[in-house]
Amino acid sequence: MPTDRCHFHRRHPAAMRAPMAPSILLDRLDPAALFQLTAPLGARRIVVAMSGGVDSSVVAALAAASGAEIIGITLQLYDHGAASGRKGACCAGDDIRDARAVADRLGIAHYVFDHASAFRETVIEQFADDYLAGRTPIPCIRCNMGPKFTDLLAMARDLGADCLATGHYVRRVAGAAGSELWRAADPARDQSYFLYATTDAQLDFLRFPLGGLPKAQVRHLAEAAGLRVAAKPDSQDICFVPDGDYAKVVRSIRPEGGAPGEIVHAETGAVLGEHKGVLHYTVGQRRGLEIGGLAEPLYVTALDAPAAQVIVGPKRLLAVSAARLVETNRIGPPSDAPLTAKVRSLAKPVPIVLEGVPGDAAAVTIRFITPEYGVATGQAAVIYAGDRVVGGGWIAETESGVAG
RNA sequence: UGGGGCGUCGCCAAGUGGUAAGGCAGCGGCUUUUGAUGCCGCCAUUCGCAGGUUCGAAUCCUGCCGCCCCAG
Repeated sequence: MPTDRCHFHRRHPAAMRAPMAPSILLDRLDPAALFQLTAPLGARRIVVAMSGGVDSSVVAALAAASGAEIIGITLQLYDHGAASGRKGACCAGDDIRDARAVADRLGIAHYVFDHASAFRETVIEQFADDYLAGRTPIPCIRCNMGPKFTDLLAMARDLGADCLATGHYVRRVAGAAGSELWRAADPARDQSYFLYATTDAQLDFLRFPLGGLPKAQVRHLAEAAGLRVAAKPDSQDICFVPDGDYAKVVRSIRPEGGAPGEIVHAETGAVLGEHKGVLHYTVGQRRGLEIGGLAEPLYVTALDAPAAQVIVGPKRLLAVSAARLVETNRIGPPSDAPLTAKVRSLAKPVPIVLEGVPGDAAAVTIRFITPEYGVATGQAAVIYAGDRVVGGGWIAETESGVAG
C-alpha cells in the first residue's frame, strides 16, 4: 500500500440494488478471453482502475458481467475546485462521483483513495521541473508509471486480486517468452505510447480488455449497460490542468520559474524579440512567438533554460537525425525485426536504427532513417517492432541534421 | 527649407485609371488522453491627410504632414 492516507468508501455489493440484466452486447464477448484469466471466473477477483470515464467504466461493466468478484478503485489524484466541473478531466470531483455511480449501477465494490499528495510529488512537481529545465514533459506516462501501475497495482495485489484491469487501448499478448505489449487494434485509439514504461512484472498482472475493441463499440457497450458516462467526452489535455493553461500550474508549483528572456535566431544569433518565459514553449512550436514580417514561419528549435533563451529558426532547422534516450525500459524479448519509433503521442511510427540495448534504465540512441521534425527533450520515444512495443525512454538529447 | 525618393492591415509587401494579391504575426475552429505540428476559416469599404481631374483613382494633378537619401 502506498504511503498515502487512504479514505475508504466501501460499497457492499449486497447492499446495492440488484445488478442490471446481462446485456446481449456484453454476452457476446468472452470474459475469460477479455481478462485473460483461466476459468472458473467465479473464483477470480478483478480490480478495475476506474477513472470515471467511459472506457474504464465499460471495463468495469465487462468485468461485472464476467462472474468474477469485482472491486473498482478510483484514485483521487488532485483536488482543485476548478477541476470538478470540467469536461475531459479525470480522477477528481465529478469524475469520482461518476465512477461511484457506475459502480453502484453495476453492483460492484468501489474504493476511493486519496492519492493527491503522492500524485503531486511524482507527477505534478516533476512536470513543473521539466518545464523549468526547458524540457517538454509528458505527465501521463509518469502517472502510469507511478500512481497507476505501481501504487494502484500494489493495492490490487494487497486486495488479493488476480489482476488489475484498466481502460487503456492497448493489447496484452501472450508471447513465447512471456507477456508482450501490443498496439491497440483500433489504431486511432492506440495508447501504447503512454505505456512503454510498463515493466514485465507489471504487465504480467495487468489486463487491458478494450485493446481489441474499436472505440465506437465501447460507447455502445456503455449505452447498453445503461452507464451514465456513455456520452461523456473523451478525456484530453492534461488532467490536472484546469483550463489548458498549464503555465499557470507550473508557476503555482514553482513560482521562481518563468522568467522572460530573449528570442534568438538559431543561425544569425540576432535577438528577434522577447518571450514570456521558457516554460511557454516547446521545440517544434510555431505559434505564440509573435514575430512577424518574415517570408517563412519561425519555429522553436531549442530552449536554453539557463540563459532563459528561446532559440528559433526556419523549419529545416528542426530536422533531427538521432535522439539519445535515457532511463529506458524494455518489454518482452528484444527484436531483430525492423524497428520504428514514435517521438510524440500523435506521430506515426517512423523507421529507426537502434544503437544499444534498451532496458534496465540504460541509455540508447535511435537514429532516424529520414529526418524527424519537432523532437523535444522530455518527451518519450517509444520503440516498436511492428505492432509490438519493444521499449522506450525519455528523449534527453537530439542530434540535428538531415542525414540519416 | 536646394535636389531626389518614399508613405498600402501589427510587420514585410504586390498593385501605376476600373473598383485593395500574397507572406509573416494574430484570432477562431477541426484534429488530439502530453506539449506541438498540420489543416480549415477570419483578418484594410480602404491605400499619410485635404482638395481636384475623371463615368470611375491606392494609382493622374495641387497643397499640407511625416520619414529617408544626396547636397550644403
